[in-house]
Order: sequence, then C-alpha cells, then structure tokens
Amino acid sequence: MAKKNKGDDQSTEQKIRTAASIVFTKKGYAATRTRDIAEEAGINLALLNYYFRSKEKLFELIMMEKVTTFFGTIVPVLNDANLSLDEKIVSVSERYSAMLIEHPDLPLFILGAVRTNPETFANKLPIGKALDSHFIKQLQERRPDLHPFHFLMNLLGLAVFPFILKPLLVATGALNEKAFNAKIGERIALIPKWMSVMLKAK
Amino acid sequence: MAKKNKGDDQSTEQKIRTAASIVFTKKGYAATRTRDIAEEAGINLALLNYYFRSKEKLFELIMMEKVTTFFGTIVPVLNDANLSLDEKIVSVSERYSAMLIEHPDLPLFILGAVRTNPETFANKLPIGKALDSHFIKQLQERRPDLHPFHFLMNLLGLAVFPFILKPLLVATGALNEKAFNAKIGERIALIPKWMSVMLKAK
DNA sequence: GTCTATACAAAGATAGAC
DNA sequence: GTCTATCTTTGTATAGAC
Repeated sequence: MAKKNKGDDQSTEQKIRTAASIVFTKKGYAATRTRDIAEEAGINLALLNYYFRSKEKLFELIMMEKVTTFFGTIVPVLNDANLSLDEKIVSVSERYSAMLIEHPDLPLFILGAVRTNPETFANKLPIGKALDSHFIKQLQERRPDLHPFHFLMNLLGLAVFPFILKPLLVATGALNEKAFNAKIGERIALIPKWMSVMLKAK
Repeated sequence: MAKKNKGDDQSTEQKIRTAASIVFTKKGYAATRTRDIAEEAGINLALLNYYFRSKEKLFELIMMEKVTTFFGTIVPVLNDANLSLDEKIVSVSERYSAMLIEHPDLPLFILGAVRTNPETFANKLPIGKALDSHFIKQLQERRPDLHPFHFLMNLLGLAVFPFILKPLLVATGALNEKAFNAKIGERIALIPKWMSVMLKAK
C-alpha cells in the first residue's frame, strides 16, 4: 500500500499522470492508446489500470485538472470587487497570456474534449459564475447599450485566439515558436489598449 | 462502372461523402468508425472501401473540401486590389460570419485535424498567400508601427472565436443556438467598427 | 507494487458470391 | 455495384506469478 519511491524521482502514479497529460494533449482522447501512455511514462501497461482503473477515468482526471487551470486563472479576477473595470481587463489579459504561454495547448485540449463529450461539461463549468460576475455588472454600468457577451468574446478572442491558431501557424511554417512568443509578449500590453478603445467606441 | 442512380436521390459515392463529413465533424477522425459512416449513409460497410480505399483517404478528401471552404472565403478578398482597407475589413467580417453560420464547426474540425496531423498541412495551406497579400500591404501603409500579425489575429479572433467557443457555451447551457446566432448577427456590424477604432488607436 | 502473458472486444479492410 | 462473411490488427483490460 505504502508508496516506495526509493530514491526515485517520481511516484509511478505521478509518472502516469504526467505522461497521460502529454499524450492526451498531443493526440486527443480517441487517438491515444494506453500503450502510448505507458511507454511515455516508462512503466508497464498493466500499471495504468492498476492505478486508474481505465483509460476513460484517467482522461477525466486529467481533463478536470486542465479545466481548473484554465478557468481558475480568471474567475477570481472577474469577481474581485476591489478592481476597476480597466484593472480587470489588464489583469485578465496578463494572466491569460502568462498561463497560456506555460500551457499553450490547454484551449484546444478543452475544446476538443467538449466537442466529443458535451454532456460531461453540462454542470462542471463555471460559465454561469462568469456571467453573473462583478465584471459583468461593471460592463453593464459602463455600456448599458452593448451586451456583455460581446466584451467577453472580444477579450477572450484577443487573448486566447492566437493560441488556438498556433498549431496551424507553426505547422504551416508561417511562424516559429520563438517568433510566436515574441508576438504574444507584445499583445499583453496591446490588448488592454484595444479593449479600452472598443469600450469607448459608440 | 456506370452510375445507376435509378430514381434514387443521390449517388452512393455522394451519400458516403456527406455521411463522412457529418460523422468526422462530430467525432473527429480517431473516434469515428467506418461503421458509423456506413450507417449514417445507409450503405454497406464494404462500399466505403470500394469507393475510397481507406478511412484515411476519405478523411483527407473531406478535410481538403473544408479547408477550401474556410480559406476560400477570405483569400480573394484580401488580395482584391480594388478594395480599400476598410472595405476589406467589412467584407471579411461579413463573409466569415455568413460562412460560419452555415458551417459552424468548420474551425474546430480544421484545428483538430491540424493538432493530430500537423505534417499534412505543411504545404497545403494558403497561409503564405495571406501573409503576402494586398491587405497586408495596406495595413503596413496605414500603421507601419504595428505588425500585421496583430491585426489579422484581431480580425480573425473577433470573427471566428465565438464559433470556436460555441460548443462550450451550448453544452454548458450558457446560450442556446438561437441566442447565439442573434449575437453573431449583431457582431457583423460591430466588428468593422471595433477594427476601425483599433486601427486608429495609438 | 510491478511484471509477463493473454483474454476479449472493436475496428479496418478484403474475398468472393450475387 | 452491392452484399455477406471473414481475416487481421489493434487496443483495453485482467489473471496470476514474482
């Protein structure tokens, strides 16, 4: 029962989690074989079932970790009553860029999972909270004529969309990893500016 | 050899193409079983291989159709020397919205395919053309201080991102199909406005 | 806890009759 | 061109030794 970890770096369980995250991210759920994960983790295939019972359970575990990372980055900001609207915009664009540079394929992972398993997400996502947040109230105050949907879409679109397009840009050779990150760096300062002028535009 | 089509509505080949498009779009390549396609098409499993040799060849065929639809919508506009920068922005946002309302899951389909098969896209995409277009030259003239990458990202982000998020919004019950389309309709007129103020913002 | 070996099911593809 | 039947491969999961 007790974990050994005799001078080794990582527990077997953790090795499998890490490997699963890598392979699922790269190939998606359906294209991933449990053998791929075992190989990536450098462990025996049978151990995967020993620790996680099934491929599906392992996937759900990994996915919930990712969802938490993704939304945990902004939900607290949106609900922070001490921040002005403009401060929130700056904070969200900074946090999102930082988080996405560290986890560049998070968006596609989640979107892919939603596409194949919409039911799973029905109650597990804090979308409702985002729509009822302090941020939304501030938006409605500032621009009662424009539905908050548009602002949220614009902010997320400006911040997240490049990361969604990244695999395509890199695959086609339009941009390499380094050039991409440089452009993202520029956007951190630009997005708040753009959001600001869009807020003012009548 | 000759096609029969004896009073029937569609040729078998066409039925398979249509069915494949539906199932691949819904489940992605790996999760799709050739048996699903056969069933959706109402034909025998063996006919799929008879007409298209393999699941993979069939997929590539469908994918190229989709890529053509997706990029064919804007590339001609970007290269039209008779349109001003502002006219191009209006035209692209209108065309994209119209095309995406008709094919709402095109973006996720293509992005999913890129993720699992990046090599396939290395030479088959007109990204190079977009980066060398008349549109880019106009942008550089108007705002030599800002890299065109940002404008393209912004325009695409504003127009396309909502459709990428759509499955998530619908799955979580944040928005239904009808409300979503209404919001998209509003954006057709709003996006050119936003792009315009972003172009002016220093 | 970890391994080898293997059972069992699913899925792609083809042979051959009609 | 279309069907039934079947081969083969691949992939998930488990049994049982160590």
